[in-house]
Amino acid sequence: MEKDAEVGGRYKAQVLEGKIKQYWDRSGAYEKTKEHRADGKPFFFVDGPPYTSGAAHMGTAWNKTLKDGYLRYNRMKGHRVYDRPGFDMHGLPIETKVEEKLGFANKKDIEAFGIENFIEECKKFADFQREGLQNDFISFGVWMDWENAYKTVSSEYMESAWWGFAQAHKKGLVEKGKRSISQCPRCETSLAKNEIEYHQVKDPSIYVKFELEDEEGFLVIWTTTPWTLPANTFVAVNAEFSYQQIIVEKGDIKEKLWVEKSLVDSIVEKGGYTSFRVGREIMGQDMVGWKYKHPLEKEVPEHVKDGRSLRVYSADFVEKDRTGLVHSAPGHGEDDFRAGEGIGLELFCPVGTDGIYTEEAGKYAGEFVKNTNDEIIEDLNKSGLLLAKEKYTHDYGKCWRCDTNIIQIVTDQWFIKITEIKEELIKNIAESEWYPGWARDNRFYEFVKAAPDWNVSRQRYWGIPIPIWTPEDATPDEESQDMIIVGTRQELAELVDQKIDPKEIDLHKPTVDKLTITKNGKKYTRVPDVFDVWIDSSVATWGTVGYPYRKKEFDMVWPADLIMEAHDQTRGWFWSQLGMASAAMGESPYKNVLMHGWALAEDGRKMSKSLGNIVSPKEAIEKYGADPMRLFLLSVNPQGEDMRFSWEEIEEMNRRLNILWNVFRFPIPYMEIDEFQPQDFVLEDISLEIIDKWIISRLQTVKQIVNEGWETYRQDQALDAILGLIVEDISRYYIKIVRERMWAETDTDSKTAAYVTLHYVLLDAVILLAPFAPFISEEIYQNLTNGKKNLTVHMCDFPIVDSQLQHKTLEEEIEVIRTLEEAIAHARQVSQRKLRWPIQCVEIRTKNDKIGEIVEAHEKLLSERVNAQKIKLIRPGEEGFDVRYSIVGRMNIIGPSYGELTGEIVKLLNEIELDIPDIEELSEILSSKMGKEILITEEMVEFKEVFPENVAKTTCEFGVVYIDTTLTEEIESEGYAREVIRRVQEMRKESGLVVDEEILVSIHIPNERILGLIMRHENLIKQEVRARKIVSEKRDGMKEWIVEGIPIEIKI
RNA sequence: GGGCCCAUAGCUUAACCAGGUAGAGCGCCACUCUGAUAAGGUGGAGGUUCUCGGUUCAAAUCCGAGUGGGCCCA
Repeated sequence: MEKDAEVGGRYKAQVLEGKIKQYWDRSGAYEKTKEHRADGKPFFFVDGPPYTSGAAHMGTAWNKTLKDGYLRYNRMKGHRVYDRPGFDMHGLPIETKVEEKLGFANKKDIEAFGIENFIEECKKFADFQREGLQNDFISFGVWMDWENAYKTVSSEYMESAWWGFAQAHKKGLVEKGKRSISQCPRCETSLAKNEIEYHQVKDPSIYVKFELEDEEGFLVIWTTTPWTLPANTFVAVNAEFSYQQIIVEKGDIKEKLWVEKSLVDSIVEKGGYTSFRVGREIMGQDMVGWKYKHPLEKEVPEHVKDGRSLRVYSADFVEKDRTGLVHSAPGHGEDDFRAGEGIGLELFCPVGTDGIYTEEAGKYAGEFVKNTNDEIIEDLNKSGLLLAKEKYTHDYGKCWRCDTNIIQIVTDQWFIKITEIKEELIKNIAESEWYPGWARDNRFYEFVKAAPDWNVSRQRYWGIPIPIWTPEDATPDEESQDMIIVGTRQELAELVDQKIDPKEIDLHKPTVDKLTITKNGKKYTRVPDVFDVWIDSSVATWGTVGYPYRKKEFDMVWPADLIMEAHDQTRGWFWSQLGMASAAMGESPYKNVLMHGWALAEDGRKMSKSLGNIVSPKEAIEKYGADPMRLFLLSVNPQGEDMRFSWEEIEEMNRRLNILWNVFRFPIPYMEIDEFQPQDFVLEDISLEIIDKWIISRLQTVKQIVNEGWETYRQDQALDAILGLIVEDISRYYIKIVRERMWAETDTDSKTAAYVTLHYVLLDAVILLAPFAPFISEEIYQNLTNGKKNLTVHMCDFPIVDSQLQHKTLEEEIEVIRTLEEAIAHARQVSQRKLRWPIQCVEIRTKNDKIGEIVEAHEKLLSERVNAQKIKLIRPGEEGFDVRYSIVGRMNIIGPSYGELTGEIVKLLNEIELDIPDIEELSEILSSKMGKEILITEEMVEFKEVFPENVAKTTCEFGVVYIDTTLTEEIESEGYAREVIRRVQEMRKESGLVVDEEILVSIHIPNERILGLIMRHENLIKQEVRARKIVSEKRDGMKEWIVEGIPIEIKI
């Protein structure tokens, strides 16, 4: 690593980061840091695998940066940290992207292309995407085991999923069954709830009359899915509602309708009836069993017709909305399916998995369901059954990948029976701690409570094949009874008829579809489905340690110590893992969950292409660098709340790192001149000054806050404390104070103490900062240690509080001093006296004894800081500056009371000055002056403080501060001398002189008195500006300065 | 339609759990400092704490309703 001498110039994140990356690569810093902690207590972190279908966005960057921070921190805490990154590479999103690329429209194109070829394409695509993502993560400085990432497409990982599923099966939780599922008709597969997105859709909204058979009139139903009418099986009413028969008329039409009582008016209006009267009224429960005619009996002759169908039943989900009667098709909707199943009705679904009506749909066979709406409406109209037709805009689900509107149909699917282990799931929730807690106790709990059985089968290609073999030609029921579920590759090799090598086999469809099992003379073939892609990541806690193929690590570390993802994963990965692990091993797979939010754009909305408000991490790094971006990301509360991206904040972080950089660079020239070697000194042996002790104590306090921040998953608070230490305490205060000590030309204990202190504090500060800003921390660490300590800062033990060095009282005291300093600076500003010019006296008036003691204890520090010759403390009752009070009379109040005397009163008031603002005394004085009794009330006057000339006052929370800025010759002399010093320094700098280069100074001042005052401090000036000689003479090329109105010419 | 979360200065936020004068950083304006210097300092302006109602001597804080936003579920 480069030496101190080469640390120069400004902080340029990108340059520095490039250099550090090279250093890490060359030195094997990452690998060696892991080796360094090889014997540590394991910390089992599991990476939620990002999906490999796009580049890293700000949300991913936030997620990975958080992970990197916590991993680095835990490593510095001595843990052997598991940091295997993961990639989620199967699934429909990749399939649809590849389909797009190849120009495919549907499944038939894939079959024609060849499944094997298609899977190969998917694999290539996913791998390409993974590579890009990984490089992005590396660019943020994320230290994870990139060489050894887990990929859900590897056979070893796929085996972990098989094994989990097989465990669930052993507990009797796997079943094939009919369910109402959401189907994407384009992808021809069922979709999980979390694969559905909602958008606004305009659908027909129709009111249809169903003719009753044994009763007079029609039931009126409302639907937005006319295409489900062919499958109508029953009409649902609410048993508790009252329904009315109304007799309506319109032209020569006169008919009887049944609707819920409160909705009568609206139906009459919708139907355009000119008049109506109410006939019978009846409770919903009394309508149960009424028979009606199928509305499309002509068009769909094969409609459901067993004796129990086409009747009225009651259902809780019916609301007082529209008509109060609900068209129900158990072959489609989920509610309908459950209700139909409860009653024991026949399942009728004349729609195929591609959304096209089957032969059973009669007239509509061969048509796509959603395109048939209009035709069905027209047919109903012709039969006179259409009561009204409108348009209706509502939220409707679409496929998350191809945007096709989903349909609800009933199909055979494979399930994990989550509902059977509900109690255990609820119990397992409590085994993990969540940050924030409400996410677990409210949101997650409610979600798990309501979770249905998990449909794990997808009729697709790019996924983990479901490891179920069933007898050839078995019915669905038989399949559930007689299935072989394979849990490992070894087991597979033992069972199948073909000869395979379990170590080499690729478990994707092309291979396993060909494998058959023969048992008891029966031939079993694999069901053609693949797993829901959520199964893949659900097994990550054991998949990442290679279980069941490798057992040792799993036994040692499972379950995970920590996982962290965004809040959308509550129903995603947080849930899928809990569901799978509970089904497979009856336990929660993780102990701690940090749930962070989403990265929103600067305008507070979601980052999205259509809004054009996306900022990529790449842009941020190019503009400011990885460390500033990381600092911003880590400065946000990670618990549950969304982060709002901000360029301004990143810039601010960059500025603070620049201050750190300046702080670190500042003492280097002095240390070099003195050949200071930090390792030659031990802090304990140094005689520290108060301010040294103070900054060291501040460091301890910050360490405490930082440790607590990480431990409570509030690293943002930890970062605040570190940056505060660097910017407020070290840069703005400590360095200002010790600067002079470092300028001293001779070696003094004081200088050494300052060097040692600054070195100690800076070193710990950058170690604290390392998990947040790994690059700059490394650079500074290497320079501070001269490469003589750890290979990398990330090998360091995390700093812990040394309570011997912590002095809370001292910190409080200095806080008081700093506040007083600010007040005095304010007073100087009011009286326009620059800091360079000493002030004669500062008086601090306080009622608080403690403040008085503090001022006394730190009088020297305070007087130096504010450049005062004397600090005087005024305790209660003590006399200070001669403050008097003048009086301003209020004419508008005095006038009405004293009439023509007013003018004289006010004139006299103006002349009076009092020692204390006492209204009674004022009245007395005035009365005697006026020669008659005058009573002055408080409203009549205003007291104004009158200070002696040159005294200014300010107040602060600890008391009142007065400063006396009267000039004396001594003060003028020093003031002018300092002005000269400052000008010479500026000229030195302008001419680019090295810090310790000696110069010759010529001064020309026409004003003899000023010159004389200045030359009283000749030695001080010589010393401060490193001048060998100062001569008073007029020379060519002098630069003229105007100081307090006096022209001063200088040449160096 | 339901559940959960959020709303404080132009921006980012603290104080909210445990009620007691709303505090900071950035930005803005004015002044200032100067061998860390594309830094630094001091001061100033800037708040109906989303709205309404309740509890209380006292509400940013507790309770209820509403509005807007986010996530999730229908």
